[in-house]
Amino acid sequence: MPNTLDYIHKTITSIIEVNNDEWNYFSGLFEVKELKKKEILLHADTICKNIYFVNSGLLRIYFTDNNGRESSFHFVPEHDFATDYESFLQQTPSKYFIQALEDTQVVIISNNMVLDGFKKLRYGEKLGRKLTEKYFILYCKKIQALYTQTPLDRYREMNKLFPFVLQRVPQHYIASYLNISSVHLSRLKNE
Amino acid sequence: MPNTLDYIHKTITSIIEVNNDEWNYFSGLFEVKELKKKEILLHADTICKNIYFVNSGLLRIYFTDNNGRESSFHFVPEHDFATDYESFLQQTPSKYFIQALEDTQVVIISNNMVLDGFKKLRYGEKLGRKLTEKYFILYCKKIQALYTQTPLDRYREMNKLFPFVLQRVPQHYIASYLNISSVHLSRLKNE
DNA sequence: CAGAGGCAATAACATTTGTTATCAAATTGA
DNA sequence: TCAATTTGATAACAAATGTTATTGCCTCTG
Repeated sequence: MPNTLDYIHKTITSIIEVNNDEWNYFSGLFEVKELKKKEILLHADTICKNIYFVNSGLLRIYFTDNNGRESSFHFVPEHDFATDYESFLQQTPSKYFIQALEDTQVVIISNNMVLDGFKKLRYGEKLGRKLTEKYFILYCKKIQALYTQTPLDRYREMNKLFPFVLQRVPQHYIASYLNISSVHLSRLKNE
Repeated sequence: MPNTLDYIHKTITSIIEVNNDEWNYFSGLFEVKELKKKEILLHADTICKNIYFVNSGLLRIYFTDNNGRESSFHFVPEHDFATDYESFLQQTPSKYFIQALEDTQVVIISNNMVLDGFKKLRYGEKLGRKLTEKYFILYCKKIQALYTQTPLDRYREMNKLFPFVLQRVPQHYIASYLNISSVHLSRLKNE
């Protein structure tokens, strides 16, 4: 029978090898959380204590500037991980919010589980490294894009990278992700 | 007597503890390289095989877009480390150039030395982690700045963070670091 | 020391992008 | 279902930023 942890198991084992003993130990430790649309999963100025695996739904990671304006940093659809890795790694207050854009079910991987995983999974360190690299590369690409691409370029790129986002996310969030106003995005689309 | 490795020793031991045996082993492995002004230390599309410690002088890390325009990514003055960590970690082709803006002396830390350091230094892993975190945080801040700050804000911030840069770097490099044209930077300064 | 090239300031103009306001359509929630 | 809210498009205008060209100064190099 399909269960709540099928997808996270599938995702993890696509990165590292996990045997039955290992999985049996860890699968008992996961917690599951249901979020209503618009609910906040992580609040800025609090420490990000978990990594979240999205079972279903959609999350948005964003931050606010001094004037309270939001910038969408990342969108996380089902079957992917979400966290503020900077805050999580250092256990320092986060600058980000994580919010559900749809009713969302997440699997919670606590900091303790991660540390435990480094010890008890044969390839735990590798999993950690892979996730870190994934984040690092995400950041690298983002900086490059902001420097070298026009908003229109970034919009097109985003269509390729996250086709799901355009269908499911209000346009002003997409505009803030591209770092332009929603009026401007609307104009760009007419080209 | 002062020698070439004094500063790198000082810098490393400010991050982790290194005893005499450890240092004696590693200090023999460093290589030193002299660069003339404008010389290229790392070329885009090649693999970044080393971490460089700047003994004296000044490096600029930059990349080019499709039209051949340069964006300055980072400036590295004496007594700090320079590398393309993305390329170095994964041993994949770099997107960056590293160039000397002044006559510069660097100490070369090869990939092999780094791997060796992880094993033979008691706190080698910690040193690696700290450097990774430093880069990660640098990237985080850069993204936040690009999203939430105006060019003028970024200029002021940069004055605080890298006071040395403004004195020693041609203004059009600073403009490209701020992601604006040199004409615009010139205008901003008159405020 | 002299010429060449690089650099910064400036002006004039063009383009991009933001802001505000308005309206209609779609969505939501009681 | 219906009112309230959200959303996306559009127009008109304002502000930010880029481009090109010019000038004078400085620096380097032979």
